[in-house]
Amino acid sequence: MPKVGMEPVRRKALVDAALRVIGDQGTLAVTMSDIARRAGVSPALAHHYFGSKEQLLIETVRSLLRQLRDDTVTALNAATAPREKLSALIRVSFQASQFAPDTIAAWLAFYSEAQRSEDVRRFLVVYARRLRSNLMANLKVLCPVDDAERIAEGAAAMIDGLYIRQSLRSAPIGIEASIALTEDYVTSHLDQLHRQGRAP
Amino acid sequence: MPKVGMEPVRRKALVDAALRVIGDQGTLAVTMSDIARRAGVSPALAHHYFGSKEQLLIETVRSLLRQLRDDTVTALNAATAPREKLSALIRVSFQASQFAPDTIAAWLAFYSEAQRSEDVRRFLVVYARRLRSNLMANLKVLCPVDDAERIAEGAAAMIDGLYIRQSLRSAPIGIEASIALTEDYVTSHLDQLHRQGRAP
DNA sequence: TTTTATTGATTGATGAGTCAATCAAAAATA
DNA sequence: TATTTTTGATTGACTCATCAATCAATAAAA
Repeated sequence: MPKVGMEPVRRKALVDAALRVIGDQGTLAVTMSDIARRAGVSPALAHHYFGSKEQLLIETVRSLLRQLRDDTVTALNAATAPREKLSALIRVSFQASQFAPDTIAAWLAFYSEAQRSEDVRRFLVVYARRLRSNLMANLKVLCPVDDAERIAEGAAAMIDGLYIRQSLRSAPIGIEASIALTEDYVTSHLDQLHRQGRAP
Repeated sequence: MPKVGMEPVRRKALVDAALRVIGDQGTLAVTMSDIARRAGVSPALAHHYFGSKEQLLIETVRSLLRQLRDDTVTALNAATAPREKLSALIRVSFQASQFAPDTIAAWLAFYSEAQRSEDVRRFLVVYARRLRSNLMANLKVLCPVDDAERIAEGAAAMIDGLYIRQSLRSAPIGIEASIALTEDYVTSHLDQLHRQGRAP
């Protein structure tokens, strides 16, 4: 079986498996064996490629983040006007891939882990900053900066909040409703500023 | 030292210790030893009183929830008009005790745990429902039910979202700003309905 | 023959849960 | 009151299981 060039294949399989297992169990207290089994290889191989569990976990957050960034870039490119870009940002956050129970559970687990691992925390901060700055960039052209800051903060919070609530699988508000709620938030605040003559 | 009547004292001390240790480490992967040490007793004693780690953890969520409920009841009683009660609900959510880093980290850890433990999940669902229903009760008298539902959902999401963002200790928007943001959300949506003639 | 992929077996650490023993207060009895 | 018995509080020592990490061995490719 030893075919050459397996490394990238195995790395990806292991990271994917980690994501799924973490999603399942909702915790980072998963074992290397669990992950390896799901990936269809021996635990020893997981260590061979990643060196340690910590490292494999880091790689897993990173992949989650990369996925989100790629989706974001694509969505942003498809839109032109600032208001459209805002919608695109919202939509991406709730995209099917991000809204899958496994993915949500994994994000949550990492948020919790961030308390302990400075590395994990750094990655999540990057995510938070990126979302915020993307929102800001487009809001800024639609209203004064300080208002933009508030709206960005609020929208980001709402997005995160809808996520966490989704993880409980209660009051199961779906993708479309989540998008509508966030859109509504942005629209109504922008309108309000407009009426007050503080925005174009 | 064996003084009689220690049971309630020890139980409370252990639950408090669990909360603090979980807050510290941001994970439920804490050991009974950690908790017992923080409470100043032997690990064996923790088992003696709670039977298992799971049970101690359950007791800990429960205490968190009880605290929140008591605060809510108090705040709600202090307010009279519906709009005031809404403000009270928002304020309670961000009260110092709830917004303490330890407490936030603990909530997060439990959210993550909910994926695995049906018991923990049940408690968190209770929290989510309670917040929602409290908001609804007061919104209903200020606007049509279906609008009330949307606003309640949005406000609840925003509250949860501000929490989770707080846990990262980045873009650290403080208590007052969090309250203002949520208030703003409610006010502006209520106003909007009012202008449209769909609310008194 | 050297390199890459892969695993079974093993090690060392850690942690949950058990248990028997200890100590002191309270209750019962003389 | 003095003494014995019972009960609650508490722990040290132990067991058993699990898990991350290591390593030597095997097998295929180059």
